[in-house]
Amino acid sequence: MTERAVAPGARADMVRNRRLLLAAATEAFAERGVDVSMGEIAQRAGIAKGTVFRHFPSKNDLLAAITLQLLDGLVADAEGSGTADDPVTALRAFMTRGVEVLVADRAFCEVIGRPSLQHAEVRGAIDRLCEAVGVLTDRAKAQGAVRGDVTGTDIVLLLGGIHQTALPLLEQDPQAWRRYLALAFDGLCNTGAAALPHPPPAPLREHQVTSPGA
Amino acid sequence: MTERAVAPGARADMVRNRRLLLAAATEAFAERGVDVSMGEIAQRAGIAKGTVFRHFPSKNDLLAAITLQLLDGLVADAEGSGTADDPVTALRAFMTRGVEVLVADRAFCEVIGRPSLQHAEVRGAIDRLCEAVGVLTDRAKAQGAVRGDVTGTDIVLLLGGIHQTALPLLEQDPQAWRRYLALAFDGLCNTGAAALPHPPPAPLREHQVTSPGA
Amino acid sequence: MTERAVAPGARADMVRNRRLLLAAATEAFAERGVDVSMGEIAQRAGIAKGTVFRHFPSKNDLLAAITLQLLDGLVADAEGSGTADDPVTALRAFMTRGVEVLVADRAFCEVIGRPSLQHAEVRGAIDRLCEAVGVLTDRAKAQGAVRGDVTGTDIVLLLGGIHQTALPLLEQDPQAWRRYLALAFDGLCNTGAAALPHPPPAPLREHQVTSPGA
Amino acid sequence: MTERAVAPGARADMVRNRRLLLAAATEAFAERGVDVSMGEIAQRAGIAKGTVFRHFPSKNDLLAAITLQLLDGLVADAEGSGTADDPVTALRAFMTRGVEVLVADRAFCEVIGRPSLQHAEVRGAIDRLCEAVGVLTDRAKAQGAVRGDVTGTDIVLLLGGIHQTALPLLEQDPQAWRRYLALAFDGLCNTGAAALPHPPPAPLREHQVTSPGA
DNA sequence: AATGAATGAGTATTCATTCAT
DNA sequence: GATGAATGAATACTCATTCAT
Repeated sequence: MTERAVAPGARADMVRNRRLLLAAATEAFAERGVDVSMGEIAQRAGIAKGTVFRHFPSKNDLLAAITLQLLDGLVADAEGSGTADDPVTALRAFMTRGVEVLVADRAFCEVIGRPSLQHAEVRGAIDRLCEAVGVLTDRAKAQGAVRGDVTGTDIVLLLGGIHQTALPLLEQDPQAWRRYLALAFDGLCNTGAAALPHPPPAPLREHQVTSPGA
Repeated sequence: MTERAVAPGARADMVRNRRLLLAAATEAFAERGVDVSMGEIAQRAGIAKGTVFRHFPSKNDLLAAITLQLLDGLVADAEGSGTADDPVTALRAFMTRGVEVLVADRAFCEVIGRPSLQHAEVRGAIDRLCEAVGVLTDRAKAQGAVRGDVTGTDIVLLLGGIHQTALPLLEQDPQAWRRYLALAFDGLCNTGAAALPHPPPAPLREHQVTSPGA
Repeated sequence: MTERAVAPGARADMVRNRRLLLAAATEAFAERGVDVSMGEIAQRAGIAKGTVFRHFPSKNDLLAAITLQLLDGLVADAEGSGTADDPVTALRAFMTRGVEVLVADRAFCEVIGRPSLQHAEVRGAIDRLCEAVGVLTDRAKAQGAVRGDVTGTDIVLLLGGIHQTALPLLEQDPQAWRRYLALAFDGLCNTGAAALPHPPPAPLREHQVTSPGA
Repeated sequence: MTERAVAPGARADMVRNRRLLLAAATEAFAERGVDVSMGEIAQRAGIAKGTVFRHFPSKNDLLAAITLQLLDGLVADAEGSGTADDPVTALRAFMTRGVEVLVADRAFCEVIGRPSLQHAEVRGAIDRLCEAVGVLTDRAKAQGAVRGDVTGTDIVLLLGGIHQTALPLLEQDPQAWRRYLALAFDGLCNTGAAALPHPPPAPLREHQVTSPGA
């Protein structure tokens, strides 16, 4: 109510610009990675360079906002999948959606891979994602359909790995990731295999020397 | 023999410079990725910037040369492993070595992931690698230890994927890739799983719209 | 009275805003010099940037207004000092007050030193100041306590010079200007010295090629 | 010999460019202060922007180099003046030369006044200057021609003050500083005046809270 | 063949000022 | 009249690449 009554003009334009900006940035970063210049993003959005910096005071802030968008979407997906009937189907559906998102976004992996680009917010969102996925995973494990020694963090990390596996094929076969998702999933479901030779990952943090405990 | 055939004076210097340059560039790219500047590489090599450009007319050429080096090393590994006794052990050993190499080299994945950075030569080397690994794979498949629907190209692509999976953990747990290698390997060995839902990749090519069929 | 004559609603707000703005700008310019941004001044004043520009159409106008404020204060000081008993004491007191003001205000000297920043109004105020100080000076000269060949303009200029002398010491010794004020004053009182080798300054004007004569 | 024999070409061009650059920068900074852009300096010098940064990796470095040039010149002047017969004449000559240099250079005072612009080298040169001038001053004091409570640092600071005093007159009367130099000098020579009310300055340092000792 | 100086397009970011609401 | 979003020119600095010596 307050918002609809007050300042429908300037506010509306700003919201529109912000939307244009986020759309342009999302697209540009997705297509060409974190190295697109702020200038080009402004051009794509059809707004002035200064306006970009008014909305996001630094390039990292813009990157963080877009990365957060994606991560939050995935968190919602993971939490939404939780209510589905079959845990294994739910997990598979989430992973499918997750890789789909990554495949469409070059910058995402770059941000995830470079701690220097990360905001605390981004790391927080990653933690939330790992937790939400952990719930999904635990349910599938409880059913005995997924090996017992994988964690939510493993699954989240695998999304990036699956994407990377198919990346060199992206142009010649944009759906190739489905092959590697299936392969990875078969690894997860290989309940007869020996225990994994390396301990599960601690929560993803920027600088953490050793993961205590066995 | 090759070296003794040409003038020993100036040529010897050039060969030495090339060696210094390649060593410095390999190290620099490995540590900090494709964004290291040519200037820093020249400095690390102890030669002048102009000399770098005499040996490699562009940064991409230098990157290609180094990538080739790595790829050729992997080809040799793959071919060498071929003579080992147990095919599955040989395959696993090759993959271990392969991921090890990637983990130690930030630039490698960046180059593989960006078609714009690739030379025809690089793609050639990738093809050779895929073939050599194909031999390894076929032998393991023949033994029934590895599922029948994976190819050498799959294996090569998986190396990058496994590396990427562990990348966000690199600082806090540099050996984490071993976990994901094991997981991927268990997927490969899951001979009871359903057939993969997507056809095997065609040879890796830069711009190839779609491989019809299937 | 002046304020009550006009519409009390919107106008009152404007007057209040102007007061806030001038206070904030005075403080900001004093602390950090002419390079503070209009944005920061608006923030400090708690008003919008657009409002700042409504009151002062350019940064130079704002600077001029503030400089005027200061100059008018000094004029009042000079005129007030005129009624004190001892002319020499009065002159010294005025100079002390003048340097004190400058020391507390980084922007003031910057404006005085850059003709490009000056408005006609500012120059007018400077002229008035020089005149008022001229009266003080003449009285001291009449007493024979101050050498006969200095003018009010000389005194005004000396304020800036004394400030500048102590400026490099500002952090380590904020009162150092007192030393140089005393030294300068001793020069003024050195009635036994030879006549100054250069004629007294004409009124300060922005672009005035040369004053012929001498 | 070594220099004349080796590389007379490239070196010569570089030296020429450096000379052009320093000349352009000196002139530009002198005329318009520290706010001239590196781009304009490059243009004035007739060289590319990148070349400016090759010679001086940052604007502060360039400013420091130019400031050092000036300071070293003054140190040489001060030391050269030491051999003149009459100490008072020598001191006056040095001060005349000093103010002359400052009058011709707007940036100099800005650099001296803003510790943030100063390199350690610059502060070192200032110290050397104060020392050299201290020798001159002591000789004049020994003769009884200059009051006993002024130091070399005082004299150096006065140069900036005298310049600032005359600065508003610069356009209409470029020689006005001679008037204020004479006035200041008469203050220095006023051996009959009371002792200065504030202790002499400690060596000029960036952050130094109190000057110990009485 | 080696050098390293010169080039100039490109980058993120700031800021006075304008203008739609 | 107040707001604050949009603008776009400007700034310091970087870097792959070229070229004179």
